[in-house]
Amino acid sequence: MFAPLSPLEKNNLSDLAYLAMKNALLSGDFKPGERLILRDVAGKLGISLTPVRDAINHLIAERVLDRGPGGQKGGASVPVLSRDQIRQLMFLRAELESKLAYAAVAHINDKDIDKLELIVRQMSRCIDSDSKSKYLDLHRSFHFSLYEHARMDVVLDITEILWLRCGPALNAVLPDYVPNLKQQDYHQAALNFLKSGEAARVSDSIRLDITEAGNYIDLQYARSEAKQ
Amino acid sequence: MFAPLSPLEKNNLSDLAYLAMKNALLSGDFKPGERLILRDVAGKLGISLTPVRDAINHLIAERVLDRGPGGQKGGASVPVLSRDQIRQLMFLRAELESKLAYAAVAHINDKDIDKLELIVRQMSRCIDSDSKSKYLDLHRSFHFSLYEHARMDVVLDITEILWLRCGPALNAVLPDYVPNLKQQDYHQAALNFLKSGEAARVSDSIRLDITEAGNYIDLQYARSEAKQ
DNA sequence: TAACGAAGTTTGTTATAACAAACAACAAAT
DNA sequence: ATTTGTTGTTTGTTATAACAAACTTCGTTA
Repeated sequence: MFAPLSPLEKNNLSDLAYLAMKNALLSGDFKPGERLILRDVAGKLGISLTPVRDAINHLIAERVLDRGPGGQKGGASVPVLSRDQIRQLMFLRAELESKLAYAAVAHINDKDIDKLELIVRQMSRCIDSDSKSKYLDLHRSFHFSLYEHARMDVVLDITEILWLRCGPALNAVLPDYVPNLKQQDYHQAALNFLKSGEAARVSDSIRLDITEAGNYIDLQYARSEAKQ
Repeated sequence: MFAPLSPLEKNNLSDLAYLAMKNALLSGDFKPGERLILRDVAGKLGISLTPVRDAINHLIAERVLDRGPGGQKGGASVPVLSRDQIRQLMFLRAELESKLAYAAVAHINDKDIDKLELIVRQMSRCIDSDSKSKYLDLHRSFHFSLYEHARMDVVLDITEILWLRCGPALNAVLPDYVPNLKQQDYHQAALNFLKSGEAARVSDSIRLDITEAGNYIDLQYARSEAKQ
């Protein structure tokens, strides 16, 4: 369902394993702090250690996964992000994605805008029917369907990795945040400005969408810190 | 107690191979477009395929290396960056590093500033004596010695990868650019503002340093495009 | 001469086995 | 009872061999 870029058909198991784990991460199947055992994953996927090891190393290189606890045996785990790390990731997202949004305006056409409008409508429906998992999918789809048109492959690439890194942490908190969006929907705003070609305002809407979510998460962190 | 502190020695061959190739890349031992053969590298390093494959995959994941030509057999190669890709990389560098510089001002102390001043003096000496390779080393050292103090591990991490990605392309053009710096030294400027604690101006100096270099490279690209 | 195709070679991929480091469990000793 | 040592298990790492896809070479044919 979500395939922003599929230039090459991945017929090798390493890439397939990578994609499988990537999806699992974005869907929240892995919890922060969880440890990943090579032979477990290999068994579940029905393949040998080698491609699984490749996939995990790939994710470690992208900083999507951590290397095991410390100087210990090694192994990989889903990172537990600090409050400050989340702040940095959200700052980066705000900078890059506002730029992507701005650049996209110059190249997007009416048909693509229609597609985005459809997504926004579906998102709104998801909020009403409270199907949060589906909402997250659509949310991701909206952002990248927009950024696609920016023609900035390097920035887009890094943005995808930032989403991956935020994924587990976001999925833990964001569902509670979604209802808030009913009142102030920055996606709808971005869409409107997109129609009138106001690049700067599209860019600002996207930036706000991200910084607001960032503030919400930061607040959650502040609360859980205060508890202890 | 013989070795009171032995931080983290990478005793696995994969990491060693990775470091070796990283250094080779930063030293310009690999030329853009060059293809890398697993068995060749493995033979040169005297190890088996597996850790070499790990190292190359690591670099591919960081986008420091490319996957082979296309849908072909696979394999890795040193990327030939397009003009637009360089532009994007330099844009990213400007955004992230200006932020790092700004944040560093709040935490840096006089002793660290002295260290930076020494580096700047050495850089100036290198320009006079025309030792360009040494200059590039010091240049890198200056930037990261400053960014270190920003306490933004996530941003710093990505910045390092950006430098790696630019590396081969920069090393090809930048030596000719260095003499220009005699007239307008943004490093010296950053240092001066650092002493007076003017964070915004330190940040701007760093940004200018990067955008100016970016403009110079872009011009080189424009020229070589015009030639054909 | 150009083009086609078959055999041989190169090269990345995958599975597997041997290995070593780390952890866990338990027994022995002070 | 706490510590220490030993043994067994778990788990990532590395080398190796079998494999498949793609590239090369070269000879044959039109």
